[in-house]
Amino acid sequence: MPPNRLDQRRARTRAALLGAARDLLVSRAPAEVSIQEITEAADVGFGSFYNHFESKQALFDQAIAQVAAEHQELLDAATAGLTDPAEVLSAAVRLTVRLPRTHPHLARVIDRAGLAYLEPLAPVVVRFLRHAHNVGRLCFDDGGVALSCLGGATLGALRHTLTVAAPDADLSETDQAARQAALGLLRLFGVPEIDARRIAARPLPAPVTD
Amino acid sequence: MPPNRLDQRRARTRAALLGAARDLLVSRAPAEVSIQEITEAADVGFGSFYNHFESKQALFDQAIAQVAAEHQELLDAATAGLTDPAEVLSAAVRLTVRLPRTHPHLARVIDRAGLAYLEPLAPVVVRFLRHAHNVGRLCFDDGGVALSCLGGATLGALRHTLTVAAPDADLSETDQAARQAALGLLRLFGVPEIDARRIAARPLPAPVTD
DNA sequence: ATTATCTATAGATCTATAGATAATGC
DNA sequence: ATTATCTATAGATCTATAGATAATGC
Repeated sequence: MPPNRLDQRRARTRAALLGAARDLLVSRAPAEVSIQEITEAADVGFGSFYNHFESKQALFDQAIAQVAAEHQELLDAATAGLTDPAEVLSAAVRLTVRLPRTHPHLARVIDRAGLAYLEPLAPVVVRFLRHAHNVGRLCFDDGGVALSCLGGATLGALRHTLTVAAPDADLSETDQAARQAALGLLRLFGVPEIDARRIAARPLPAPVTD
Repeated sequence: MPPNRLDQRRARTRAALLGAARDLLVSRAPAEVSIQEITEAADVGFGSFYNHFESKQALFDQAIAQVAAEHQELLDAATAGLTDPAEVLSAAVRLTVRLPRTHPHLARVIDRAGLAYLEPLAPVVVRFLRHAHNVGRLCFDDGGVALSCLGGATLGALRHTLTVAAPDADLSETDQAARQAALGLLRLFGVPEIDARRIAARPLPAPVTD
């Protein structure tokens, strides 16, 4: 049976709560936000919260998973045309480290999620890494360690561009940092220096802004 | 004037609060711990808290800074005899990624602090990186980006060993992960493959346990 | 006399639920 | 009739402070 009006209303309320959670995560930590504040931001009755989420933690977890899914889609769309796994890796890292300039809201939520942010992305990234390893393009021993180093370094670099790069600074400063991170990570995975330099310097498809 | 009994008493109370904060951080997030719980764990009157710290946040910040200082000392002691910056980097990364096995409490607090943990360490690490760059051993462009990638990857790997490595697993599993992280980061900084492999495989001085 | 600690509590939260209201299904 | 939302509130926190108590300084 197709979704009727009740289902739609339910979905709207749920989406409003998730949207409010995402908006609040841009500037505040979950612990600093009360459920009442969330429902007010969502323009939803206080009691409705418990119709959709068991706890504040559950809401924020799902909001972050939603952000991870969007981030994933963004990377997939931008790397769809690439065949060389090293190119894919470089583009994904650069696009992510540039997020503070291209998608500042996404970037702030991701930064707030911290290393836990890697969990929802793990399955897809590990699959990619295994593939790249199998075709002999990326070199590493354990996939879990590889994911943790790649993800940790990328989130570290993202935090750097978020913190250091002044909001009115030239985009090229952020761009430069993104290229450096990509170059380093290509090296980390054993991509030969010449390839790594060439790949990390490639022009990026201009991504859509927030 | 030397510290009199009042000063000593003050210091004891302060140390008890910081110690309790560290103990609690091992298993809980700051937001989940009340000030009352902290003072009870420290065996200190509730009101005393405000004689020493302005807020719960301030206490936890200082507790984490204390942990960072201990971590720093541990690394300094273990790398004191090394002259090659690449060796120092490798040893520091390996010792840190092994912390879940050698100093589980430190490891859990560091993991909970997340990427913000890099802040207290930044000055010393950046100075080290600049030196290594000046003598031509490590290769990178911007020191801030280098620190963020190095620190992020190391914290990511630490989280990996903390999460994945079963507490009763062989130490060698954690050790293996630590070597992989060090090897990757040596490569990231442009250390030639042969050197990197040799250095990352070096025996480590057995560190003291908690 | 001075300083730090401790006890007790006021006031301000915040969460979770109960019950009423509004919207939709059939 | 059913389902989701909304309003109102009970009960359980939690923080910050005021004032009393204990320890030390001089």
